[in-house]
Amino acid sequence: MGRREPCHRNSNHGDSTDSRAASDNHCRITWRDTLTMDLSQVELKKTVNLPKTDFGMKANLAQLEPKLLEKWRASGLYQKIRQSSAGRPRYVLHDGPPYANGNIHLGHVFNKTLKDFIVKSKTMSGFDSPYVPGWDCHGLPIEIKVDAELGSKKAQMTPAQIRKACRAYAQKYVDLQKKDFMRLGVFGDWDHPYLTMDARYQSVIAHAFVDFLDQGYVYKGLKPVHWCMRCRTALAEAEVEYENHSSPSIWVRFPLTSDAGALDAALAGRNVYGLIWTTTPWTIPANMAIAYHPKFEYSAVESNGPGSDVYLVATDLVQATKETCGWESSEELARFAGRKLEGAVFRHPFIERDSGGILADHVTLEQGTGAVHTAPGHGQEDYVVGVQYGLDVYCPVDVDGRLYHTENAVGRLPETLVGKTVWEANPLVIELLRERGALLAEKKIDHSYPHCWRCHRPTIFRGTEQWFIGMDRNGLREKALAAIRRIKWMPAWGEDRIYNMIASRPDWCISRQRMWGVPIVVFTCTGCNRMLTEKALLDHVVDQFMTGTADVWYEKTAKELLPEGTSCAHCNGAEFTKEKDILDVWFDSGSSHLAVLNEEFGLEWPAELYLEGGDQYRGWFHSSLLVAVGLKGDAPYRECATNGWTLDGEGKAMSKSIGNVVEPDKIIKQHGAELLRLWVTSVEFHEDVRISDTILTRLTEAYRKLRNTLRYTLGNLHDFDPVYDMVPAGEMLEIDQWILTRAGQLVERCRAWYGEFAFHRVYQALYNFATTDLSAIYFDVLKDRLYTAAPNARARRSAQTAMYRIHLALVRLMAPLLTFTCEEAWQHTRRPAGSPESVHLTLFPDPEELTAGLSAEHRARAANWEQLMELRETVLKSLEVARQEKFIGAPLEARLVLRAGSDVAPLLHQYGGDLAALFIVSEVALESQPAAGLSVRVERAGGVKCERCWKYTRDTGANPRLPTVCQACAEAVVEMLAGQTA
RNA sequence: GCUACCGUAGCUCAAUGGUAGAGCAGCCGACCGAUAAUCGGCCGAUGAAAGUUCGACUCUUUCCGGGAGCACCA
Repeated sequence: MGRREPCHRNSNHGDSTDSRAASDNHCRITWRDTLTMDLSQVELKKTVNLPKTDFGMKANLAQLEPKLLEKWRASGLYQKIRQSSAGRPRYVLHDGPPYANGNIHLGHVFNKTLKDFIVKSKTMSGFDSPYVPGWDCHGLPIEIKVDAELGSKKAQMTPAQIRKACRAYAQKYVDLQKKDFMRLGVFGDWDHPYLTMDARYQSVIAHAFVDFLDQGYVYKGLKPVHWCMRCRTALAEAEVEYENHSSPSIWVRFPLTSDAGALDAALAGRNVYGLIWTTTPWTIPANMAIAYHPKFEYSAVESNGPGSDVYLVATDLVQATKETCGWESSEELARFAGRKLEGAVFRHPFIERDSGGILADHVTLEQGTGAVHTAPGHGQEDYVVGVQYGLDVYCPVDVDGRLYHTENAVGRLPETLVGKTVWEANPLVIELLRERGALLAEKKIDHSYPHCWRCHRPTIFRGTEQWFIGMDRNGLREKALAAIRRIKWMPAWGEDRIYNMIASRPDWCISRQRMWGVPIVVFTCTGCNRMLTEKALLDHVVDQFMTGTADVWYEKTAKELLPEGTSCAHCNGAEFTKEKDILDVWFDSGSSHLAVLNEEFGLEWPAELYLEGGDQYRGWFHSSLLVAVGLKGDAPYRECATNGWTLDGEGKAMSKSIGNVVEPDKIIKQHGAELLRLWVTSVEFHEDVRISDTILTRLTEAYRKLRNTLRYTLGNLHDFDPVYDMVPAGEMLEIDQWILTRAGQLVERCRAWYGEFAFHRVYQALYNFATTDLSAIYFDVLKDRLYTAAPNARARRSAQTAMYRIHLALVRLMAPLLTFTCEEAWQHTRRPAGSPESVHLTLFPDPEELTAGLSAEHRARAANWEQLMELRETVLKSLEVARQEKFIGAPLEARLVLRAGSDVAPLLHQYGGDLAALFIVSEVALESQPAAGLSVRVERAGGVKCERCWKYTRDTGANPRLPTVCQACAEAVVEMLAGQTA
């Protein structure tokens, strides 16, 4: 490393700040001048090497970020990252598709930013980590919105036209959301995202269904749904509005036909009845069971004195029932837990059918008798418990809400009811019950009841045919549970959560009576009413989706869709009808691993990681798992992580009605996306997280600190060229070696935390390092050396070398988090030759980069400095006392006299020469007289204050040509002036 | 109602069952060569109550508060 010519050599390291201006001030002075000139005329202030950089203190992120985004786009940065990562080990985070409806909210920001942290940190850890974003485009919410937009026009439109309108609507929001996601600085293949409505994706979905069907998972069954008999349609939960409604409520008795003595000896030989209460008399014909709560207590009571009829009523409701039914007495003959009634047999009051005693947890004691009339064809809970007990989903009500004789019914519907609507049937049923002596009481009741959102008529629950995937077919449930055990869940409780869900969930109802989605590809033979389910035929149809989208199902006839000459295997008929239902949207998004983790996207199955909000245990994690286990035999992800909910500052959920919604757009406009990223960085993301003005203010300050840290290193490196100025680590000052070992530890810890996705720990560590290790200690101590030593002095170059290493490490270590700021800093950094144009093309620093060149002995000496730092705290406290007493102002006004015990005295003596600098005082004296621990005496510094370095020295004025300056400064100034012309 | 989750200082985070630590904020001060910066000092907490234990932020139970999913109002 030779002598150089700072004035004339140009930097060839990119567009980094130059730098030479501070020196330029002196370029006009010649060497000859320094020998003769009156040095007292030199402006001393200009001989101080202050930091200098174009990297602004103010970020102006709102303006800067769009510029960087455009630069990245124009330079094809994402593609460059792909190229430079090619061949490295793969790490694929598969994106869960947000729903293409509405603007993005903070929850989206949270999730997408976390994904970006993972992808970027994996990339910088040496993985090839592509990111293909996607959107969920089908489904009811979009269809409803489009319905509303179309209004009355919809009636004249074909299904294919309506679907086109839905597609346009979804595309609009895909584009909108895409813009917002990109604005966050999330890197990904935004030009080629996956959409569930893509022709190719739709064909994957339909093929997946056909495969499920072909492998025997799928069956058609009955399930009660909300039904509007005026609109003659099933309604989704979102299409139901609850309004007040007046219903007849009735108390009905069912004679016990099984052995009463088995319940309790006291009941042997008595006339015992089950007693139910209902507000829907028309469902009595469909009664299949009476449900009791297993844990409630039930009483068998005599209603009218000794020897009269006995009723089984929940003990807590005996009194109320007695009053309602007008009983004269309620003598309790026996009392037992509800679980004893399981298996009891009752007789339907007017149909030739038994009604069994069953147990159900949904039974309550709020109203009625504690015994619930159970009609699986007419109620959700009745259905669920009915499935458990193997009850028929009996629904003798047609699409118009009229009762009719169904096939294979047990017991015959009374003819008086047949053909009547359920509302007409209510009084008739009541009359029938009264005739049979089964009606004990009747009362009007006003309650909230589901109504159709369109016609506002009351709806009913009606058992309808739906398509299901059987959880216990082919061992689907068992295989899914086994797969769950093999996945790494983060946090760990996720495993139990989804395990319990899968273990207890009912069969998957995959059909929807809707238009905007992927059709269930099945045909029915009009001749014999049998279904056409042959895989080869259905595949032929689905293949047409690949080019024409699933719209072809609606645009073509069955004949056009099916291969020519297709005929029914049973009746040889050639006429078929198309299935009308579409698939559940969860089946669509649950198939994303099939549609995306393939050659088309350059990805492999399965993914390494899924990361979504906790709601997705019931959603995408769940459906993806079932589709994958069903068709591929294993889970589509090896690891599964959850992020929490975003709440307001009080920990309350955000809602429009409360008005506590925090809009990401507003924050971005005000503070920049970087601040949102920093917020995501700062919190423990597995838990619910808060955001508020207080939090944003804190983060703004933290951001400034981190930014200023980079600014300060850049500013002090303005005249440092690593090629010429680097000091070998082994020759550096010990405190410089110390900070490098600290930085090395920081890098090591942060990299481990990145590996665990513990971004908040990275943040805390970085922030603490910046505030404490650097700003409060190292930089503060360094100022004297950096500012007052001659620019090329060995001690100053030593400090700059440490700063340079640290700067290069920090800017890369933070790049996944502060994506914009680090890129900006990278452009201002005098980078090593051959380093990439973008910080996002670099790898994380290695701890060894910080400490390279330090021997074990050097590192051991760094430990001495840890001790010295502890002593420094004690010293600072003493200085503070002196300051409070107005004895000193600036610490340089002080002279310290230290006395120490035998534990630290050797250390103090060893580093005696470094202590004044470390404590930033003018002089430190050590007294040999021992003291307990460390005793600090603060005195006024002796000597005269040097105008340049502000230290009090005894040699100030020693150089007559520079009378206001200490000897060291005088030498530095002369060297500087001389250096300009060498 | 059911299932799992969360609760440490004003804020964000730490603490193998073993003395509850940071940073920021706040308050007081210093500096005026990182200046819409920088430095120092001080103040401050385990949601509540029982229990297990020599010892509990940590384990158990109950309660309170918060959020999530599911189900439901016959």
